[in-house]
Amino acid sequence: MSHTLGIRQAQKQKTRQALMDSALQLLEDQSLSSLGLREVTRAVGMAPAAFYRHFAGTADLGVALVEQALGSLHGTIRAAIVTTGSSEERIDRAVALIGAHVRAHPAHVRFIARERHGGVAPVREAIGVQLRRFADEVAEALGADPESAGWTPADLRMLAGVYVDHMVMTASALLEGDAGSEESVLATARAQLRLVTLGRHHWLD
Amino acid sequence: MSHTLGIRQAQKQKTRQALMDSALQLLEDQSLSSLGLREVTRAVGMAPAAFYRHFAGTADLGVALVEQALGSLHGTIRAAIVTTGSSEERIDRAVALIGAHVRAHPAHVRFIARERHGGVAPVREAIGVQLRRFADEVAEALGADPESAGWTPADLRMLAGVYVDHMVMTASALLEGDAGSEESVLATARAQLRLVTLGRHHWLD
DNA sequence: CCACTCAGTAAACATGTGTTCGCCGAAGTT
DNA sequence: AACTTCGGCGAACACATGTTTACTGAGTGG
Repeated sequence: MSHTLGIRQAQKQKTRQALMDSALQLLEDQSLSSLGLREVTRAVGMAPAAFYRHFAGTADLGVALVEQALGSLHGTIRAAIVTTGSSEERIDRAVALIGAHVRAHPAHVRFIARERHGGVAPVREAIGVQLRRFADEVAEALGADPESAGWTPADLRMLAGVYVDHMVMTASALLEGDAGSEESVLATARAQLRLVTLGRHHWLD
Repeated sequence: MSHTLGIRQAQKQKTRQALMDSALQLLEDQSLSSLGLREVTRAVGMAPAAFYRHFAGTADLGVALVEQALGSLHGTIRAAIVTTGSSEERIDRAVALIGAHVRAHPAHVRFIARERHGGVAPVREAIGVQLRRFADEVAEALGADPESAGWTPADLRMLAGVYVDHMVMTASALLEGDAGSEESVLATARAQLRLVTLGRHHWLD
C-alpha cells in the first residue's frame, strides 16, 4: 500500500485539508448553503480561483466534510455495541463514548446536525447514506446478541434506528447546552436508553 | 376582543403574511441563513426597502415563521395525548396525526426540521423554546395518566422528551422519503412507540 | 375638510459574490 | 537537460446583496 506520494500530491492534500478545516470553522455559525467560496479561500489565505483545483463548489466541499466527519466513525460504533457486560454497563459505555466524541470533535458534530436536514441536497443525501449504514451495522450487531433471538430483521432494524437517532439527538443536545449541563444531558440519555432496553426485554411478550 | 382593525392594518398584515408565505416557499430548498431579503421581496413583488416595514431582517422573519409553524400546534398536541383507549389505539391516533399534519403543512415541517439546528441563533432558540414547551405539556399530560403513578417528575420529563423527539424525527423522515414510503415510515414509527410503551410499563420494576 | 400617519417606492451606496481567463514557476518525467 | 504537468495567482466579468435616503399617496381621525 502506502506509496510515499510525491511532494506535489502531499501539498495538494494539505491545502485541501486546510480548506476543509477553515470551512468547518466558518460553519460553526452559518449553514453550508450560505457559505461562500471566497469566504473559505480568504480564511485559508489563497486566491478564490484556486478553490476549483480541489472542489467543484461548496456543495462538493460539504460532501467531503461528511466523509471526514462520519466515515471514520464506523469502527468506533461497532466497538461501542460490543455485547459484553450488563445492560447498565453497556449503556454507560455508549453514552460516555458519545460525550467524549462530542468533546473531541464539536465542529464535526455541529456540522452533521446542521446539514442533516440542511438546504444542500447532495450533502443531506451523503449524511443520510452514512446514518443508514450506521443503522445497518448496529442492526447486524444486535442480531448477533443472544438477547435478540426471535426478533425479525425488520424489528431489529427498527431498534437500530432508535439507537442511531438517539445517538444523533444526544450529540446535538450536548452542543446546545452550556458546558455545565453536560452531565444532566448524559444522565437523561442514559435513562432513555434504559427505557428502550426495558422495552427490548419485553418485546416478544 | 377582535376590533375590526382598520383597512390599513389589515393590508399590512396581509402583505406581512405574503412575505412569510413567499419566504417559506423559498426555504423549501435552502436554509434561512442564505435567504436574501431581496429574494423575498422579489417573490412578493415589492420593493426591497418595504421589507423593513415588517421585519428587522431575515432572522426576524424566521422567528415569526417559527411562531406560525409551532404556535398553533399546542392544542393539537394536548388533544393527541388524551389518555382514552388502549395503548395501541393511542399510538395509532398519534402517528396518524403526525402523518396528517405533515401532509397538510409540509413546508412548515421542513422549515422547523431544517432550522432546529440551523445557522441562525435566534431562530434556533425560538424553536428550542417551543419544543421544550411541548415536552412540558406532554409531561404534564403523562402525569395525569394513572399509569404514571410512582414516576418521578424528572422521569416523566425524560419520557416526554422521547415522545417529542420521536415526533420531530418521524415528521422529518416523512419529508425525506418519496410519497410511496409514507406508510412504511409510519409503521416504523408505530413500532418504536410500542417499544417505548413496553419500557414504560416495566419502568418501576 | 384638513393635517397627519405610514406602507410602499425608486434610486443610489458600497460591498460581496461565483466563475473564467491567461500566466507563472516549482515538481515530475523522460 | 529538455519537456510536461498542474497548483496557485491576479485581474476582470456581470451581477446580487443589505441598507439608507427622500418621496408619494391612500387611510385615518379630529
